[in-house]
Amino acid sequence: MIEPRKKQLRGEKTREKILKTSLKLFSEKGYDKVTVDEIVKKSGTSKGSFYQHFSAKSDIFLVRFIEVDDYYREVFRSFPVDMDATEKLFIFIRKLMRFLEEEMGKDLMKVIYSSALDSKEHTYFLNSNRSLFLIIRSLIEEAKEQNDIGTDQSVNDISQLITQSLMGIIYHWGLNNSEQSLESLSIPLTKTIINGLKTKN
Amino acid sequence: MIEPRKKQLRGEKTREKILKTSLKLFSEKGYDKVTVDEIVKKSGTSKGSFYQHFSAKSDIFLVRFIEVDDYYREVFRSFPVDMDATEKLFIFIRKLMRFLEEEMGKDLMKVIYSSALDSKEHTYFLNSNRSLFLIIRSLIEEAKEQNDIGTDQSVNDISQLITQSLMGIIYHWGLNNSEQSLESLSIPLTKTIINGLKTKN
DNA sequence: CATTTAACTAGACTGTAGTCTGATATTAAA
DNA sequence: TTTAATATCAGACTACAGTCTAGTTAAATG
Repeated sequence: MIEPRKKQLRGEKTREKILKTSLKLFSEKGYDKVTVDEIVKKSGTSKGSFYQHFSAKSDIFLVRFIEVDDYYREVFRSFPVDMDATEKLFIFIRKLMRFLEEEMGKDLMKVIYSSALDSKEHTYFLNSNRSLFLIIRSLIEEAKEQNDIGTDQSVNDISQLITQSLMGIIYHWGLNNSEQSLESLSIPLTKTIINGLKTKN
Repeated sequence: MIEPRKKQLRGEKTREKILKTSLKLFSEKGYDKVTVDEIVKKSGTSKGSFYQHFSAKSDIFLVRFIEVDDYYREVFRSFPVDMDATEKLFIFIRKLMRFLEEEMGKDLMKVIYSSALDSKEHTYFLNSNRSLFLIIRSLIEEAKEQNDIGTDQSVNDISQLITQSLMGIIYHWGLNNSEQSLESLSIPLTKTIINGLKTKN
């Protein structure tokens, strides 16, 4: 029988308070204008609690990144069975890009991309990449079965090359101040790659 | 007549001392194990001097990044006139990757890529990207003239897509702890893209 | 019940990048 | 020559992320 774990519940509650306050403040003032001291003050908690629940300031964003995983799977499931694998791939990437821009935002993506390079900790981002990799992998396998891919490159190489591209598109977008959408920025490269996979080289 | 500017000369000298000491320490202990205090102590200068000459700790690395520009141009000049533009592009990228790994190193590249996302200051990196973009652009123009590119995408789009890819390859390499060389990691994507550019889509 | 264990919290403290103020030395201007 | 302007430098100081220690309260054990 499950007892109501009061202590755990209280912890969950402060965690939520911190999370909510952080996200609110970040969106109001931008990530690096907000200090951890401000967060704990405004949320009525403390540094101790903050670092009990999150291992770094940037971790707050990582938590939001879980949603990305869910979204991957959702898009993946939504494809009609008879669609070409390469078309699926193309659409998958476009949707992903739109999602990242609209639901996550550039500020968040920049923080994640930057902090991922600094620490070895960022499990969600790395995990997320792993599941992204897996989805791409299965699409590539499917495309190979359909003979939609003429290259003799291995499934692994192809999946990796696509992962690299996605990171490049996002990184490049984060760096530049142009107003172009991430989705539109992603199209030329995606097209070229898919085109390049179709024929022998 | 050029007077010997004593003051300027002195400044140049401390700048060099700081630069040399920093680079030495970074290579000995790794970037983030070295503090600015240690640098100024070991180089017999001061915080004031450090920030007089560099606007951030990571700026030290940015300075080394100038060499990359020189290298671009050198490789670019070294191509025989009768070589295919797409082949030039392929070789250019491989050489660049080898250079970045061997002469710059992963630690430096990670710091540059990470800090570029944080500040708006990083002129060298951005400039470097601009000149990289220009070189790629001219290679693409050349390839179009030689009818080596069958796509109807614009020169700009193509150059951008290649820039994105290069960043993606480097970022991905910086993130992963595999021992694979940057050069070998770059080959599948580069091949696929060039292949994709050759035929209509 | 009594005692031990452990999750949770508070906030003082540490480490370090970057700023500020003022001193000194050099060049330019009057 | 005197004075003003400016580049360079020193190091105290600030800001802020993250750590540490101790205290509290809930749960597990006997």
